[in-house]
This record gives sequence, structure tokens and C-alpha cells, in this order.
Amino acid sequence: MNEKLIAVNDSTIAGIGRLARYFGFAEVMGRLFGTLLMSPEPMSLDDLAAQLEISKGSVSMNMRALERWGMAKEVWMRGDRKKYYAAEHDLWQVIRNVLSSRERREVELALQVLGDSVEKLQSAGNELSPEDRDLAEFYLERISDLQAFFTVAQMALETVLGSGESLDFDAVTKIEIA
Amino acid sequence: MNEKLIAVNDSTIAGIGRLARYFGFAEVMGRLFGTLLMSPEPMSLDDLAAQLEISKGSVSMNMRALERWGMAKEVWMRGDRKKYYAAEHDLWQVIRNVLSSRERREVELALQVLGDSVEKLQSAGNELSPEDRDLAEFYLERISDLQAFFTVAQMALETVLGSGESLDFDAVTKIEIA
DNA sequence: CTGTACGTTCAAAATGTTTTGAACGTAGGG
DNA sequence: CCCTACGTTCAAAACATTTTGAACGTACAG
Repeated sequence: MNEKLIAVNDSTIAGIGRLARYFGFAEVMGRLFGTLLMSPEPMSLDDLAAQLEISKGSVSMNMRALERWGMAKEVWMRGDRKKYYAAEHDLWQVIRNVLSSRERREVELALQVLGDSVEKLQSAGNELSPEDRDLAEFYLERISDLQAFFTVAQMALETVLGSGESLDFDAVTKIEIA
Repeated sequence: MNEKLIAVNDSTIAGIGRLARYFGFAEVMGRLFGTLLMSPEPMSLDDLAAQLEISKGSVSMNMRALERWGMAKEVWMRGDRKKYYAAEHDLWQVIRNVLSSRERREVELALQVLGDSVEKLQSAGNELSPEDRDLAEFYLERISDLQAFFTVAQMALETVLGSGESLDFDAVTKIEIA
């Protein structure tokens, strides 16, 4: 294969590895995804292990993670009992998969915890000393800021998730904050 | 201090620590930020080390990082030679600081690398065998998808960064993709 | 000038994460 | 029914990150 093609392949894979790390995934996972994305043909576990020079065990585990994230799909090759994988190459789909299974949970959890805190502070009511009452007041303000923050995040998220094909930014535009 | 207030303080700080980790920062950094955010008064390094039960060295290093990220500010207390810190409590400001000094660079770098790849592929021109020519074609398609992706990210980023006070989602709405 | 109360630094230790590879399970070909 | 070519698992090893604390520098009070 041509040297320049190899260079392009390498830097793309490295870049996607970097990006994966950025998004909180294992870097190898990103490199596996990148390798598949830059392959015209599906690849077997051994192909992947060979190309990235990592152990087969690692490939196996990371590929299953990629599958769970909806970033790669198994491809059946007739007359071959190896497993072959292909990358989900619609990047918007990938983003939607990740946002919906990970970020959404995270935001909901945060809002949940904040809501609980507000309740707790309100229920603390009159068992508080005067100083503590001021502090509770202060906490409520800060927590309200955090709630506003996560609520906007949630709206943006749901808007992106609700968008079809390639990301529809017109819809995102409709979000407003009080 | 009232038990419920302590519980709220703790869970908020833990949550912000978690969030920090999510954003690729050290968790302690997040807890330091959270501690300051939930404190009505600025706090000294020793205060912070005591409250979080971590070493002073760690506090010192992490606070400087927080300062660099524009997430905390030094506050001068007259008649005291300790350093006091307060959190930047405008969360939109914090987000803008982070996006502008970190994500922006990242996106620009990615687009840079992708552009270089396109050039390289085009310059590879006729030194390619027929198979390699097909592969180059394929690479160009995939890279073009990546470019589209990062370009939208860049637009979204710049729009958020250009927004004033609290995030203006109307502006974000204006972004469209081809 | 001296002592003290601080902040900073950084090497070593503790801790956490990733990677490996050998052991194992399994299905399908012969 | 065995043998082989695979995929999976997981404990141990390699590696990376974070935390600590002792050593150090500095500035200020007395």
C-alpha cells in the first residue's frame, strides 16, 4: 500500500483515538473504531489485533463495548466462522447513541440529586438555627443555578436526540432559557 | 452545622466532582470547585485541605489549575497573608472558559489534521496503483464525513462562545448544515 | 535579623487502569 | 466423535495517574 495512504490512515486512527479519550472512552476503543471506519471491508478480531498490534483479548473486550455503544456492528461473512465487524459510519448516529445512553442518564441523575437536595433543605425548615437558615438559603440559590444549568443541558440533549438524519440545528435553536 | 445541610453539601460536592471527571478533569479539582461553590465565604488552602481531607500540596496544585481554567479566583482578605479562593459561580462563564480554552483548540486541531490528509491524498495523485486509487477515494469520503462533523461542532462552539450572559440558544438555532 | 506561617515543588508511594496471555469453552468440519 | 480454529475470560503484570509529605523558598511580624 502507498506510503501516503498509510500516513493518512495512521493519523486518522490516532485522531479518533484521541477523540475517544476526550469523550471518556478507552483510547484503544477509539482506535478500533477508527480502524474499522477507515476500512472498506469488515475486519475480523485477528485483523484488528494484527493491525493495531494489541492482544486478541483486548480486541475482543473492546469490540463488545463498541457494539454496546452502537458504534460497530457485527457482519456475517458467509462461509467463514470468524466474527467480522464494521464501524457505524454515520457519525450523527454514533453521537445520538452515546448521548442517549450515557449523557442522558448522567443529566437525569444530576437533576434527581439536586431535587432531593432542595426537598431536604425545605424539610429542614425550622429545626435550623438562624445561621443555618442563612446557609440553607444560600445553598438553595446555588442549587437553583445548578438546576438551571442541567435543565438547559437536558433540553439541548433531547433536541439533538429527537433530530433525524443529520443533526437538525434549527430545532436546537428553539430552546430558550427563562 | 445541621445534619441535613451537611448532607446537601456533601452530595453536591460529590456530584460536581463526578461531573468534573466526566469533563475530563481531575475529580479532586471538581470537589475543590464544588466546595468553594457551596461556601458563602472564600476559603484558604488550609480550609480546603481540612474540609476535603486531602494534602495541602494537592490543594495548592489543583487550585492553580482551577485558576487557569477560570473556575476560581483568588480573593484578597485584608490583614491576612493566606491566599483565599472563591469559585466563579456563573456556570455559563465557566463553560465558556472551558470551551474556549480547551474544546476549541481540539476542534481546530482535528480540522487541521483532516485538511492535511485531504491534501496528502490529492497530492498522491497518479503515483497510486488502481487499487490504491480506490482506497484513496474511500478515504476521502470518510474524511469528508469527519470534516462535516467537526465543522458543525465548531459552529456550535463558536455560537455558544459568542453568546453573552446566560446561554443564548436562539443564536445556536441559526446554525445549519449543508 | 530571626522565627514563623504560609505556599510551592517534586520524588516516592499509593492507587487505579489497561494490557496481556494462558486457560477455557464452543461450534463446526472432517 | 475428535480436532481445530476460533472467541471469551480474568488474574497477573505493566503501565499511568494521583496523592502525599518532607524539603524548600519567601515574606512578614516582631
